[in-house]
This record gives sequence, structure tokens and C-alpha cells, in this order.
Amino acid sequence: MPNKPRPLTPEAIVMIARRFGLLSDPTRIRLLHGLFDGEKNVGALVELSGGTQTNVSRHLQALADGGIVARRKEGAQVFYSICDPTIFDLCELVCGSLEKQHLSRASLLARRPAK
Amino acid sequence: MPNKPRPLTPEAIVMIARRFGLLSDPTRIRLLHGLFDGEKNVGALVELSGGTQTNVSRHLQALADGGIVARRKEGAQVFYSICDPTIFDLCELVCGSLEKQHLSRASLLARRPAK
DNA sequence: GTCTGATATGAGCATATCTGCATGTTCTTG
DNA sequence: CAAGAACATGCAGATATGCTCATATCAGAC
Repeated sequence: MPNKPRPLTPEAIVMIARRFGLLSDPTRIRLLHGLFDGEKNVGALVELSGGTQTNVSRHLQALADGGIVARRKEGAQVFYSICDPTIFDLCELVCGSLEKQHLSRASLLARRPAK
Repeated sequence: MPNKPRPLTPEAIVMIARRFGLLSDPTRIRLLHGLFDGEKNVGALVELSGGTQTNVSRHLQALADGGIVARRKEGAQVFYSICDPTIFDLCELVCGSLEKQHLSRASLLARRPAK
């Protein structure tokens, strides 16, 4: 039997859902992915993500409000950087899970039955 | 320097965001939490979550479509169970991260400066 | 067959979320 | 000071999401 989960008060549940909500948008995932190798300013992230400046700015704001990303102002530029690296662990877990899921679905369609 | 992240094609990014989206609703988190200790039928989950039957049914549907939860019909009842246990790892990671985040914010307000 | 309990589904509404356009703010340069 | 570059923000439209009410489906008991 697996370990008991945390008690999870109603407020905690809402907080958890909020955090997942921050990760539920492709543009935000792209931005986080782009920040993997260090801080970047908004302009660089706009190019990198292919979005508009308005949108990128807003999404970065949301990520900063959620405490996933940190802001650093330098002159007229603003640099963002990951301040919660567990984000990458989350993505890694999800990627692995999705990969497994689709592999197993694929094997359901194969001529040779799944092992 | 941390490991290189996966390449992350545009489609992969959308899939990842979708999965996080499934976890971005408090009711769905509650349902998953309720399924931690084994499969339950819809009625049990309705009581446990305090939601309406319609709503619970829909959320379970969504979780099943996303491959997080499995359906098993037994007579007139339908039993749901976790089929992707990495969900709990995700929640655990997020909980830990949130806790750390709020602790550090709290220390910013304390009389004694943070260590 | 009818009736009842368990679950799913369609329709409609309210709200949230994402997006782009235009504009505002702030910094720097001249 | 004016002008331009880098970001942020107010507003409005489109889409998505969550919720409820009523109804449909399905399995079992009679």
C-alpha cells in the first residue's frame, strides 16, 4: 500500500489547483522551457516563444505572481528567471507519464499483442 | 548546470499543458485525492467531494479521457480508480514547493531577518 | 413489462481565460 | 527638453470552462 497522502485541507487543494492552472497554458510552458538555461529579458522571450509582446508580458506576470518566476529590472529591461526549479521536475514527470500512456495505447493497436 | 531539458515539440507542449489543465480544478484534485486509497464508485465520490452528481460524473469523465483514471462498470455502478499514480508524485512536489514558498514569504515578514 | 437506483448527457447560463490593439509608463539617449 | 526602446496595462472580443437543471440511459428487482 502506498504512503498516506497529506491531509489536504480545502485551502491547500485550491492552492494546488491554482499552481497546476499556471502550468496549463502552452505559452507559459514554452516560456518556462525557454528560461531553463537562465534568465532572459522579455524581448528575448517574445522571440523565443513566437508570441506577441503583450501576451508574453501578461503570462510572465502570472508566473511571477504565482512565485514560479522572478523579476529583475535592469534599466529599461526586465529579466525573468526560474525561481522554483521543481517546475522542471513536474514537467519531466508529466512527459514520462504521457510517453508511457501513449506507448501503451499504441501497443493496443499493434498486431502483436502487448506483453 | 542542470541537465538539458527534453526537446519539447509544439505538440508535446500542448499535451503537457493539457495534462496540467486536468489538475487545475479543485474538484478534480479532491476526486483524485479521494481515490488515493483505492477505487470508488460515483456515489461514494459524490459524498466524499461534496459536489453534485452531475458535476462529479463530468469531472470523472474528463479525468478518464485524460488517462489519469480508469473506469470499471459493475452492474449499475461505475467504479473509478487511479491508473496514473504519477499524479500523486506531482501533487507531492507541488505541495512541497508551495510550502517552501510560503515559509520563505513568512520569514520576510518576521522581526528576525531570514537566515 | 413497470419501477427504482446509479450514472451519463444535452442545453443554457455565468464566469474565467486568452488574445490583440491601443495606450501608458519608465528608462535612456541626444 | 524630445524621441525612441522596452515593458506593462486598460479595454473589448472570442473562446473555454465549470455549474445546474432536466432528461436520458442502463441494470437490477419485482
